[in-house]
Amino acid sequence: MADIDSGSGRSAPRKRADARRNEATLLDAAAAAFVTSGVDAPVRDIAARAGVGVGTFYRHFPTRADLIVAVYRHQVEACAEAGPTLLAASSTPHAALAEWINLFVDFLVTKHGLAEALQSDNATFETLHAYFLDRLVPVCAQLLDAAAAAGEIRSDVTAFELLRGVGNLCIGACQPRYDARRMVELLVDGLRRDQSAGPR
Amino acid sequence: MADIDSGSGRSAPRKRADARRNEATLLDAAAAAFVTSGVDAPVRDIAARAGVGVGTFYRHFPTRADLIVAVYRHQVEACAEAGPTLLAASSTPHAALAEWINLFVDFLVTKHGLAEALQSDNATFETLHAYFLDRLVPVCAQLLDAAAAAGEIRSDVTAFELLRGVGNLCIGACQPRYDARRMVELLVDGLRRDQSAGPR
DNA sequence: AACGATACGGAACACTGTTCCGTTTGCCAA
DNA sequence: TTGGCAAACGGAACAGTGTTCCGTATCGTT
Repeated sequence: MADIDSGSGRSAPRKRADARRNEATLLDAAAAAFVTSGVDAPVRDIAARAGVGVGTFYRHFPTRADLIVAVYRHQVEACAEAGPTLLAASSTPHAALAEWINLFVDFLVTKHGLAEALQSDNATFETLHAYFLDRLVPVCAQLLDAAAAAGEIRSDVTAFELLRGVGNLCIGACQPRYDARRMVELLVDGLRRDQSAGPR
Repeated sequence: MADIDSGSGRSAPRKRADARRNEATLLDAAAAAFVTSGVDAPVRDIAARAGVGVGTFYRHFPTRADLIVAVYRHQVEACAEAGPTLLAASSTPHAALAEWINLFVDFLVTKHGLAEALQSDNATFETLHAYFLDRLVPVCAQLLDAAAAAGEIRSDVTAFELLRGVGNLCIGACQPRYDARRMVELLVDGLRRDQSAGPR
């Protein structure tokens, strides 16, 4: 997202203010609905959450794939921006990291839904995947570095490894008897330097 | 199917004749519908094809998984029985093999649908998979042997390999720009001993 | 302030799964 | 052969979806 038409381009004549506002609201509503109901969340639910009519929904996102792609990008952006914010606001870097990873897991729900919705269009999917890595790895690295510098966690884990590991843990989430979120918590806890043992 | 309840078991009190007939008809109708519309074919369509009401449909197959599993077994059985029949009826063993493989591809559509429909219940899926191999490998071997004995095809390909190969070719069938059926044809054609070259 | 383009809202339609119950039919016992 | 009843049938009716359409409201400009 970031700057879809902030004014300079002339092919798109700039949308009306209320339209832009509604699009953003719908994106948030959809993201929330995806987490609770999956990517097949009913159109009416999403529209209702956003407080708009279904007509408005369809004007902004003619197909389900459009919606999912948009939410995906929106989520990547939100996730990326949340990194520094959390770091500044949290009591410790590790706490910030844990919270951030939590956002990341939400995001993965969308990502997996996207993969299904786009079985045909692999090119689009690959593009988005690359975008997501480019944008998120540095943010994760920043959090990781901060926590390492504070001596809270071991320092031999790369951002890419961590994101990858979390991503893999979330495969098949929502399956009965497998709580991906809990597994991720364990992983993140495992990053800590053992507090009970002495320094070595 | 073959002998679901031919009388001896006492736990199931034997179904009425019309019920058994309708079940078989529904199974055929569903198989046909799966090929043209996928495993999400509407209940009404299937019931209409079979010439029964939707109520009857639901009595026999309360859930979609029930239907798919039943069709799956039905298909395995039909496929297995078709082997010897085709061999007897066709002009050459290779022609019989080609036709049989064609049936097998139809069957794979169901199989893949089944995998999706049963994401949760892996045990059931594994059981069916094993059943399908046990039943179909010998039939395929019989066709293969006949064609090899007639000197029509090379003889260093096992039934398991062939079924596996065809199965893999059919992954992602129905994708745009990928005609799995055509690929399978090529594979089966490739089995032939090269007719233009001399013996060696 | 007036006006035209843009966007909104939600009723209405189409299609699906699912249930329910009055009616029909096969089967067995008399 | 016939009577009866449990089993099975059929399809109307309901509920939840996606999608379209157009009268109405709002924005941005003149």
